[in-house]
Amino acid sequence: MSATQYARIKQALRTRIESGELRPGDRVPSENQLVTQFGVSRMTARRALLELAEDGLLTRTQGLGSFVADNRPVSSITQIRNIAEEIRQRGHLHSCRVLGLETLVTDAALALKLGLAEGEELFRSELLHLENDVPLQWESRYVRAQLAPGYMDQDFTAHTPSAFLSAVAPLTEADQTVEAVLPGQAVAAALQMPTDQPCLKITRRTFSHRGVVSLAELWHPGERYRLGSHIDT
Amino acid sequence: MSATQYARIKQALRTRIESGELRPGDRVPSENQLVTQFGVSRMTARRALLELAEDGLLTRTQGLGSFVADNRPVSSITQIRNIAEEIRQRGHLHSCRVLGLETLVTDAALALKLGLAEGEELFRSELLHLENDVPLQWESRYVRAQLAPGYMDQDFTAHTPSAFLSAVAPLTEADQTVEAVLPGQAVAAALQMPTDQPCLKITRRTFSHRGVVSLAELWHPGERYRLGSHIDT
DNA sequence: AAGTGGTCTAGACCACTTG
DNA sequence: AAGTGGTCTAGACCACTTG
Repeated sequence: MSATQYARIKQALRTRIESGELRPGDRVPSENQLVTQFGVSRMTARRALLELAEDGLLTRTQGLGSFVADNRPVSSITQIRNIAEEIRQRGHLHSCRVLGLETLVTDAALALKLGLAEGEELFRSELLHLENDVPLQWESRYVRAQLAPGYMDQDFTAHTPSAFLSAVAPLTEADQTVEAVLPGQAVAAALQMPTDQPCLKITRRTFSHRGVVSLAELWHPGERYRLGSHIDT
Repeated sequence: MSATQYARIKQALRTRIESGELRPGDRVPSENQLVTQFGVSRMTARRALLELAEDGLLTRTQGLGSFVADNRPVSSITQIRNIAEEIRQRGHLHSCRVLGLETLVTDAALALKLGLAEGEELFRSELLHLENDVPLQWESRYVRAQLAPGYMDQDFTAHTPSAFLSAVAPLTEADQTVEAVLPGQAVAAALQMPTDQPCLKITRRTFSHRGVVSLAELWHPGERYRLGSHIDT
């Protein structure tokens, strides 16, 4: 349940779009129809449609209506690669196991890491990404509930969290750190690697125009993963 | 003249920000103050502030007010940092020990790694960079003699190889990979770290307009070094 | 207690597209 | 002429921050 009316309406429309019930080019309910359907004022219905348009899910034309936007090109940022796409580009099979899903509230430590206030609602997902059935990435992600309603209802074996997040809260900025560390027992077990072999760990914080969206820890077996980049001045 | 009220307000605030009258961190008029100043309703004043926040010019906090945002840093991962500058920027002492210097000729393996023909003359330097006398980076570098004559005569305790190379063969391109690995005996000893602790290893190939200039391996104790980057779309 | 931004209402007039 | 989105008003209650 969303805390606000406009978020409720946005989520309802988003679900209909993502399920395929509403396809690109289809007209979505008008502001006045949403007023009736959801029992809100027009300004509230309007806000839902405006924000979906901002996120790139709708296009709106005065006198005509609001329409589901064409599937956007996936490359919003080339620097941050989606692990699933990366694996598929190598011609390999990507699969994903969901190890955990929970809802929690920021304590002091988490608030500091994320740059948020204490007591804000978060989702947390813990996933394992495999390349040809060999573990490649252990992903632990905190997501700001407010900016990504519906996160907990996603099927992450079909679409990565990144893909969902870039749809609901398009990336405007990110910062990340890369470290070499030893894995803990749990991470080593998940990645099927010894605890005395190094991991490449990426800690990445992503932002949309509405602020921090998520904080992800991505652990990779040092043996099986390298980070490449090309620089053009 | 703007056609709409909210655009008029936005333009007025933007002018004050861009002129420097309002500086990063300064509070801008509240919604209610704008209502009085511009003779509009609060929803209209609000829209002006919201859109400026979306554009990244303002940050807004409930209970506090709206403030001119900090100038966005334009740093990107496309930046190759000089280890000496990086250390000095932290306000620490950089020092460097020359562990080895030699001249050699590419064999088959080296030719492949560098993307050169066999039998080309190379310089090789092996250095240790310290931060406040604690080892931070072990640097092994192959340099194409043809493009960097005089390399062997440099005093690397005064200027890093990067600094010299960027002067004689300006960087046009680079590719690099980042890995988590265990150090060998020699590297661990140089870095004063145990052999069972991970290293962050960067392998970087640099190009000038005349082709490959150098290939560097940069080893860092995982404990003491992290790689940060900021991405702006 | 006073001020801030966040959400929401129930209206209004308008420009625009279509049938 | 009927419906759409675009702009705007004058209120309301709320959560949050500070003095």
